[in-house]
Amino acid sequence: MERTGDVQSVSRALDLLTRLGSSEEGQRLSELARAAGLAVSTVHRLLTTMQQAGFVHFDPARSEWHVGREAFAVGAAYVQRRDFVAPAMVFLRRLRDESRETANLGILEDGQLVTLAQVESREITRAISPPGGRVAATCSAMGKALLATWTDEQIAMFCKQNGFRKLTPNSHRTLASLMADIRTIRKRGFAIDDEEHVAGLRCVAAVASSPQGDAICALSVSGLANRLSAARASPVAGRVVVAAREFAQKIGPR
Amino acid sequence: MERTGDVQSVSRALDLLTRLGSSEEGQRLSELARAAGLAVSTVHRLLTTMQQAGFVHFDPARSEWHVGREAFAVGAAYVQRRDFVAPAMVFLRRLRDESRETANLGILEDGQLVTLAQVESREITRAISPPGGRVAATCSAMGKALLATWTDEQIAMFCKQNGFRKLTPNSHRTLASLMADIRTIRKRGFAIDDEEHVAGLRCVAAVASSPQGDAICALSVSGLANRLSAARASPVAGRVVVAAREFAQKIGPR
DNA sequence: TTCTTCCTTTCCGTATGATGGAAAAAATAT
DNA sequence: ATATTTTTTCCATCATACGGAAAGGAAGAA
Repeated sequence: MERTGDVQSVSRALDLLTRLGSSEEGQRLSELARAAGLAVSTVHRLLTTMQQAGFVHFDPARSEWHVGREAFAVGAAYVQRRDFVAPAMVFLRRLRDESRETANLGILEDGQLVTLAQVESREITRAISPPGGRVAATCSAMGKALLATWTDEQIAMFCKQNGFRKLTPNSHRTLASLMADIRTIRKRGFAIDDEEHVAGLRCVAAVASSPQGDAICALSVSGLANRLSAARASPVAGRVVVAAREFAQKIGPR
Repeated sequence: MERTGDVQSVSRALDLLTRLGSSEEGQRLSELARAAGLAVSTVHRLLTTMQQAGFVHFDPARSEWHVGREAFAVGAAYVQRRDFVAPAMVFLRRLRDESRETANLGILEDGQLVTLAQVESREITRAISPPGGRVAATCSAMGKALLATWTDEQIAMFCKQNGFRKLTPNSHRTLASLMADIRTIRKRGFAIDDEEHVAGLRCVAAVASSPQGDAICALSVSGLANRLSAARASPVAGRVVVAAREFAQKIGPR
């Protein structure tokens, strides 16, 4: 534990919640305690407290703990606040059907790209960045597309503060290389993540802007690089650009 | 505070999270403290702790606190665990379009009906029971439809334990009246909530069952009673029954 | 400007309440 | 039936969460 002004029990409880949320299966008490490095009695007390509040749920039959109803209800508020998510779904679905790949919607929050919604490919794939997931903006097609709407000074400032995450050999690692990419993005109207986030994964993205010109969010299509080849990327990008423009028109005049 | 074995700070933190989740707007620190009945310094410490974990987010420009990204990510896990939610959406949408009313999907959890997904009517209406919301099973069409798949003994036991919530004058208040309703539901294959949950609201529901015959979830259509009249309820119910059956077939053979 | 007022953030001494070990109870395996 | 593992309860200790108070900011009025 660091010497922060944090409330220990709350940090621990949220850590448990996150662990429950990131594993598909339910978790047993003792596993959880071992994984979190806490005493079983402590974990038990924290879990039952969260159970009272409905944030976790205990399945007595299997004696497993799950994420609870209230966590879902609270989390839903995060998306409901962004009233563009619901109307975007139809465009994401169309992109998925046109490309047979996974379609995503994301925004920048605190310099990271957060995936807000996703319509998964029907082919076999696990979601790399599930809803709620986040990535360094410079390693993401949606992130770069949104950054490209900023001024050069803002981008430079941002990079100075956040640096560059080198998630793969292809990730940008200098401001110069990023800015060259940004200029291309501005010129052609869409961004490409060419295995810059995860090796083997390619992604094309375009932003949807309000009539006033403010970027609202980004739409993207992502897929395995050998399926979403460099050759296929361009036509798919065209689809993404069109979808983003139509979506922007739909939500523009409200 | 009661004399439970609860962890005070965690209960308080989750209470704050819930408050943030249930108000559309962001909340200021001092409002939150006043509403929760806690000292500002305490609330501030709890919020910054949750901020570290990404569960709440602070907007410095407006100095307002919001539900954070991680809460969304964890909540999403709740739905992802129920892998029938995504494939149900297309059926909910169809029901909405056929009926021009709101379509819902729900399950029973701990004896309460939890709404997991919803496709809202395009007419002006606010959702009475939003996703994540819960209702006493005996006051809900989906709840009664799911209860009807239980044995009479199980239902009697359930009612003995949970009693009857009398939310409106029409709510069931005796086992006899509920069981009469249950028998009708089993016979005709769908349930009706005739202003038993909220006055002025009618709802028709049917269950979707696995090939093994286990009830998985319920689908429903809900609307204002004067629009979803008694006369209209029957044909709409037919649609719901068909949608539930087709949905069950779709998810059955995986 | 300078003086309000209101709100946020930090600090600190106190005693509350969270902690983990251990024992009891329950479930599961042998 | 016995052994083993896991869950739940209890309790004495002291770490830590608490709230009052003061400092630090922001926004407006005079």
